[in-house]
Amino acid sequence: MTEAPRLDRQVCFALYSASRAATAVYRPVLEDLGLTYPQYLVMLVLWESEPKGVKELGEELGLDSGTLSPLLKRLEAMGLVERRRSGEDERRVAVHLTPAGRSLSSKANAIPGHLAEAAGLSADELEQLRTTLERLTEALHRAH
Amino acid sequence: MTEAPRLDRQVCFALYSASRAATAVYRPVLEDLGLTYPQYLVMLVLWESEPKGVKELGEELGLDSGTLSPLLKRLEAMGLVERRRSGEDERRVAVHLTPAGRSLSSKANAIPGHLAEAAGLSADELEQLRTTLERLTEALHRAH
DNA sequence: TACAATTCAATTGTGCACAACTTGCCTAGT
DNA sequence: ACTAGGCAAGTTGTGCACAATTGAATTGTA
Repeated sequence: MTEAPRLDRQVCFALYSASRAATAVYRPVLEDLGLTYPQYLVMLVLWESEPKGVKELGEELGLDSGTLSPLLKRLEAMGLVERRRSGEDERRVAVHLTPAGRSLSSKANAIPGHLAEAAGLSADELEQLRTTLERLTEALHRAH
Repeated sequence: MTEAPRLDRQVCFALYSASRAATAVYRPVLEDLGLTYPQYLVMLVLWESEPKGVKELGEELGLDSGTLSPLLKRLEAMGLVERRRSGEDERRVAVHLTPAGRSLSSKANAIPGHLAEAAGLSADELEQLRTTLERLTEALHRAH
């Protein structure tokens, strides 16, 4: 007879807990910017390069239009982005930063430091954790 | 002038992605049992020891009554658990397994193997990842 | 050139997370 | 015994995730 799997042995639960704990650390910091964590992710992508289509954003973040459409609508309501139907291809929506959205980036620079500080791991360990997680995510996507 | 942080450097995003990828691998397997991942977590805890109060469940999983109350109501509607108001302390609700809930455990035994198989990491690497994540979660909770 | 298949974004519906609040119950201090 | 404080579970409201569907625009192809 096989034993029921134990909660405290599960990598998946460890991931789930760590992910929620990490966004919980980010939450009060992001609150100062008026952003949720997924909204912050979208802004990060746009600060690197814009405009971007909804689909491209989704590919970079692993989110679909069902998540992004309302999220972008909220960012637009906050005045951080603008959505314009593309001229060449009327199906596409280009997401642009507004000046307010662009200037928010400077206030966001200090954010990643907070996690590093709270993590209780060395920079090396964090770096190794990150690459292990990326390999894992890759493999899981292939399996899925 | 400081650079905006890059998405691909963020441990937090790596956690967020890996966690979603892992539950995505679990999803079709759990669907055979009719459970979502958080529901499965609650069942895991109960299979180890029951009955449990809502608060105890919440402490083990890091969830509050706002999440658990409706989740437990759904598990009860499926006939997997029963909620009984405690006699000694009328504030408490004891969550019991039904026979159906208990017998589901045997069907769930094979589940953790799926992740290990899809992970693309060795057993050692998975084990090390798990302990690193647990340390991280601990530290983040202290910071929060 | 028609028109079937595909693509993109949005919408609908379900189920978490989590903050803030409510309600009923218990307990400690007077 | 009375009551202030605290506690447990539930409720409300917002915002993700994600599956499934819709509708409009484009592309490929006979």
